[in-house]
Amino acid sequence: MLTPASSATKPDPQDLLAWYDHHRRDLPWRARPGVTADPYRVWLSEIMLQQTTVAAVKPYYLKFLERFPTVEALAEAPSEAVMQAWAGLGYYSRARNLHACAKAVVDKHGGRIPGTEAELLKLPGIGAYTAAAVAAIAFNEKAAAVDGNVERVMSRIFMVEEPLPKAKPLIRALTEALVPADRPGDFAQAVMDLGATICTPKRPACALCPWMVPCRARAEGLQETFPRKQKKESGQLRKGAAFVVLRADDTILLRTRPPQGLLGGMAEPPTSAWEPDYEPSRAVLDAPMEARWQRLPGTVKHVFTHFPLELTVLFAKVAKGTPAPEDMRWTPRMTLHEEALPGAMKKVLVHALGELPGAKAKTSGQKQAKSV
DNA sequence: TAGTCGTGGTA
DNA sequence: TTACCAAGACT
Repeated sequence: MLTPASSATKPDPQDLLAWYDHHRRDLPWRARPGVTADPYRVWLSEIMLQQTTVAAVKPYYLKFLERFPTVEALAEAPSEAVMQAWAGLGYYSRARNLHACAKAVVDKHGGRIPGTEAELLKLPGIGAYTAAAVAAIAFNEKAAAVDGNVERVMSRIFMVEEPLPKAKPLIRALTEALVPADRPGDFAQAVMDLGATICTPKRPACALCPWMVPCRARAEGLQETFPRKQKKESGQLRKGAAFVVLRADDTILLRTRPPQGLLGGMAEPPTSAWEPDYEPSRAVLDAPMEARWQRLPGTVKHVFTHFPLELTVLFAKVAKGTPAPEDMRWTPRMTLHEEALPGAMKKVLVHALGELPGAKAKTSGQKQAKSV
C-alpha cells in the first residue's frame, strides 16, 4: 500500500501548459500563441530581463527595438549609442556584452543567432539560463531554462530542503526531467509566468495553481518558506564627494568611467574616491579644478547591490572658455538627458541643478531625488 | 566559490 | 525604514 507521501502525484507538464494557454501574459517580446518567436527579440529581452522586472524592461525593450531593429543594426551602432539607450536599466556590463554579442553574431555566425544551447553559451553575456531560454523559446530545443522563478517553483513543488545556491544542480535536474519535448519554449515561459503571477515569493496564490495538488510544500503549508537560501550581509556605507561645475556657456563638466567595474563606461560628474571613512570637509582637496566651490547642503544617497553610497555635492560656476581637465568634457546642460547617466549620477545633477532639462518627467510626483 | 555588478517596487 | 526581491553573468 502506498503511503500518503509516496502516493503524492507528480507534477504534470501538460497541466501547466494548459494553464499557460489560458493565462499567459501578453508581453512585447512574445510571439502569438503557436508561433515561434524571433531569436533577436527573444535574446534582447532575455538579456534585459536578467535580474530586472518586466515593468522596468518594457519601455527599454521597445526603445531598443526601434533604434536597433536587427542584430546587424545593433552590431554596427557605436557603443555610446548602446550605453545611452541602456542608461537607467542597471547592470551595465549587460549592455557591453550585448553589443559584443551582436558583433560576434554578425562576424562569426553570418548575422544569425545560433540555435543551440551549446553554441549560445559561447557568446558574451549569455550564461546557462539565457542559453537555455533562447534555445527553447526561439528554437524549440528541449532545454531547461532555470531562473529565479523556476528555482522557487521547483523548490516548492519538490520541497527542496537544501539552500540556494547549493541546490542549483538538483533543481536543474528536477526541471530537466519535466521539460516536454513538444513545447519546451512554452514550458519555460509557463513556469516563469507561474512564478511571476501565482507562485510568488510572498503569499503565493496556491488556490489558483495548476500544480497545487502535486506541490509538496503546499501540502505541508510551508510554501512561503521555500526556497531555502542563505542570506548575505549588506555592504558597508561608502562616502565621497561629487563635483558639479556649471560653465558660463551653460555646460556641465562630465567624464566617462573606465569600461570595467562599477558603472563601467557610464558618464558622471567627477567624484572623489568612495571610502567608508571619507571626510566630506576634505572634499575641496579632491576637486577636479580650481574654483569657488560651494558645498551644497544635504547629501545624495544611493544603494547599490553590495553597498550603500552617500555623496556630498560641491558646486561651482566657472568662466566661459574654462578648459576641461584631462579626460573630461563640457556637455550642454540642455542635452544632459542624452548622456549615459546612471541613476546615482542623475541624483547628483538634480541635487545641484534641479530637474534635468529634456528629461521625460517621471510619472508625476513618483520620484524625487533622495536629497536629504 | 563567493564577490561584483543597478535599479525600482513592495511589504 | 529596512529588507527583500526581479527572466543572471562574470571572475
